[in-house]
Amino acid sequence: MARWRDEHGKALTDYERPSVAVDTAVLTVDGDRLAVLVVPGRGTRPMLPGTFLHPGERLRDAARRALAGKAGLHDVAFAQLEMFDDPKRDHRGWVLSMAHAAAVPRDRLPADALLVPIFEGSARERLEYDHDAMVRLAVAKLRRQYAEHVDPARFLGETFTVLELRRLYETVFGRTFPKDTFRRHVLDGLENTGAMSVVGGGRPAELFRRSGVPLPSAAVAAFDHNPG
Amino acid sequence: MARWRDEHGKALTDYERPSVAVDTAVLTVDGDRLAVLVVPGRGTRPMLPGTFLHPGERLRDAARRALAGKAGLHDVAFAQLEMFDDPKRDHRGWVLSMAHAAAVPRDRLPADALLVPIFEGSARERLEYDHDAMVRLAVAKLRRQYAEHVDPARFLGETFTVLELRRLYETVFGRTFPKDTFRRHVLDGLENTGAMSVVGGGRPAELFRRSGVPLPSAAVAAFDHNPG
DNA sequence: TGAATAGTGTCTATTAGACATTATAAG
DNA sequence: CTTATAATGTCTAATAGACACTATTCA
Repeated sequence: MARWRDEHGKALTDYERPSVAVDTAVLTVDGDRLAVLVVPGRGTRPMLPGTFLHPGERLRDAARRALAGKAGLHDVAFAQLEMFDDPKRDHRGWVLSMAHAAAVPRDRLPADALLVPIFEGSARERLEYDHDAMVRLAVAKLRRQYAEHVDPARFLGETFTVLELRRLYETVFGRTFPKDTFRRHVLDGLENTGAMSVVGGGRPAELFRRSGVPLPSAAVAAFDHNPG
Repeated sequence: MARWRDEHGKALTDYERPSVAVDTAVLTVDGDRLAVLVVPGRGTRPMLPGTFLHPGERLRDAARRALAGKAGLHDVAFAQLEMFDDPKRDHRGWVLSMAHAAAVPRDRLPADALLVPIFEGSARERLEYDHDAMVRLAVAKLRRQYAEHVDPARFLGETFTVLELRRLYETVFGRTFPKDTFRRHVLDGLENTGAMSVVGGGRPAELFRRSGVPLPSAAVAAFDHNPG
């Protein structure tokens, strides 16, 4: 049983340790709205899926476990957001929670998943605990990622048209983008497949795939900055 | 004594909980070099100041306590970086560590503080544990902050010339900036005091203070992007 | 043919970066 | 005067954003 003294000579006994939890804001694009996956809370407010860290487990594995159990989700990539450490944040006791972000295409979520829409960077509905703040951080992180790379969360399939990509970006950033400027901004991050989209009513659009090349810093600034 | 079950019915007993620590990368500008504050390690490698989280304590308060004790430092602002959670990262047992970043002017550090210079975003010397990675994150965070605001850590005094500010930015970013372009980039974040610097050998420079206005996104891109 | 959508060319205002010029000090 | 540094003006190439035009499909 581990027991030692820290550099001040204070004995660190086991019963003084906090519980460590993880909570995950899973963002998705539902139609033309950004939304966050929630689970029913104990009261009226929904909450983010989460769990306690098991002995020897890594945080991302705990987050993975929580999503597998509560949402039937597998192979999700996580990003750490922030450790929420208010000693009074959980009525059950001293629980630190590491907030995580993930982004998953709608069709990989269960059809009956509970989704709360995002409006102006926040969940439209009040969530349990400090989960509202977690959602805000997750949205900000998603936007930063989308400003730097083309659809890194793969909300779209392997190939897509510039129009589909622009609609996606308008959903993620909650604003519109001019079509010609947008095209020039993202073109560096795209690779033309040669194939054409089969649509009706107009000239067929070129199908692109992600090239993996980061978007130029000018594009990053244009996306991340507010409409104007 | 706290004890409850998580959502899977698994009993969470205290002895299954990790110890939680904080480590802080305190960055400073020492002459014309960026450097990180370290303390002697148990072996040959130095390490970042850190401590274990005390019961009911907040992470930033633990970080504050560690710096007050080990470096006589007070009133330091912290930013969370990342939770390091490899179960094997600490030979003493299961210790999660929340890495923090801080930036403190050299003259607020003890004269005999141990400083390891930063070179190309990393400590020039190998540090204990995973503290090298923490330093890299801290440097990246500092640069992001400096790209967005004028000297937010106040390495310079209340007033300064554009030349002093440029020298500071060259130190923080480890690259040079053209003097006229730099001036135009930062001018939005400055307020002219009307006073002049008293120097010898040339036209006196105007003294500015921070205006608090964020730098334009074009400037952010110019700073954050690599030399070119 | 017209309607609809995709892709590109052009124009203008802005601006980064390079360079030159003027301004103000000391010796 | 010369020398040194600060501040600003000018020029050029790049480009964001607006707008228009051309291209390719379907009805």
